[in-house]
Amino acid sequence: MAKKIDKKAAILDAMLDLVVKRGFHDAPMSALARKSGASPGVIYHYFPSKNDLIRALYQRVAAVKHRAFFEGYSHDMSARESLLHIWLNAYRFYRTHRKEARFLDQYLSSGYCKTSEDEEAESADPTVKRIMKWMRPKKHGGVLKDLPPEAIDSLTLGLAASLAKAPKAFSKDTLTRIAETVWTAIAEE
Amino acid sequence: MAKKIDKKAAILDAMLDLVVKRGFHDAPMSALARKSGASPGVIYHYFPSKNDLIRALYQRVAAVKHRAFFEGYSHDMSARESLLHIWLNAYRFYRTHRKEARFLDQYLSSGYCKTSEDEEAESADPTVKRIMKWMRPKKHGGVLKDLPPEAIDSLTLGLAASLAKAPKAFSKDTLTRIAETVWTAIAEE
DNA sequence: TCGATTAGAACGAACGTTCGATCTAGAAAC
DNA sequence: GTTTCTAGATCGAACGTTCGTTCTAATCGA
Repeated sequence: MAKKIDKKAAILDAMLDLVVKRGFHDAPMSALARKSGASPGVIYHYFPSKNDLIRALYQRVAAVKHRAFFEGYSHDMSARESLLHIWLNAYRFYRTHRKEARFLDQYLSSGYCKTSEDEEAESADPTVKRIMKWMRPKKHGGVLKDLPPEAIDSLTLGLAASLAKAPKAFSKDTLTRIAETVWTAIAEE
Repeated sequence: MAKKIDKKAAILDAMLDLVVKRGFHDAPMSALARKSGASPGVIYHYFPSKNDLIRALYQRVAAVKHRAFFEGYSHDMSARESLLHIWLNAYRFYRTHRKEARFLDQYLSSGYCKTSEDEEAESADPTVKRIMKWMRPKKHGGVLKDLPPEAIDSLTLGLAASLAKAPKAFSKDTLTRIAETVWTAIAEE
């Protein structure tokens, strides 16, 4: 049983490496077999096809990301506290999971698989729902300026992802300062 | 001569469509030949390899983008005016060139080709140089808050790109308001 | 007629996938 | 305790397909 899980994980790990190092267009099953130490046959024992494998990898990565974003979050935080907390979590995740970050970038822009279902699953999460109640313009019951949701997203999580790509890590002080700048830019009042 | 250019352009157009619709991993030369109306032989008459073709496409797209960003820009604009102007240009470009935007996303995150040379060529442009003198923290001679360059980029052009991906277009008023919000967020004073 | 341009058949290599053989570990039977 | 059975895990050669690319012969414009 342990063997089973290990091999499956090893295959996904190897595919993550492969996609990050060589790109979707150059990640053949032969290389995956070599890298993961699993024969082609065994890969197809665990995954019905290459597409399913990559989608499974995406789901694993997305789950890790989701957990990381909400780590330490509690429901009694104010909207401002929530945003600052999750924003720092996001930066930390992208910073400590650079391979995963690069994979997500590539997966989401490649159209490799449909993403609509994935997004629906994400937004069905009760914690996400709760936060989304605040993260919208004041006139819709939230606490933010009247900005389009894409702007909110880009100014917060998009910024965290961009900062994480910088060669050097930023200090917690710098990050907090940036997060507060962002908060004042998007919050009403 | 006109024929020659037309055919070459038709090939690049078809590849753009193909990559946007099916992704880098599923854009074979056979499909390109069908779509562009050029036989494989002709394609290899104009481009030495698939890699070169895609890189040529990237350069064409990047050039269009560069031109669009600086359209109407003049050297006597203030830093604030420059940013607002270029920001609106960027939004308009991403909005009216959605295929190109999707291609750039994919190309840049796929690691299909080395991008270092391309970036160097970009930053060698005298107009870009001039603007970059202003777009940096005050303590380095610019007019901005002390934010990392990645933050500046994400908060300005990254935001424009994100907004352009929204299903509906935003009015010029809304956009100007957003641009001004961004300016106050990143400018010193 | 001659060089440039083109179409499309053809190439070897590499692709994703399949398949029968083999191995392994633990349950069942005695 | 030993043997038998079995279901899943594993392997790697092989399959048919499709890939990127090349080649040859036909066509075109001068």
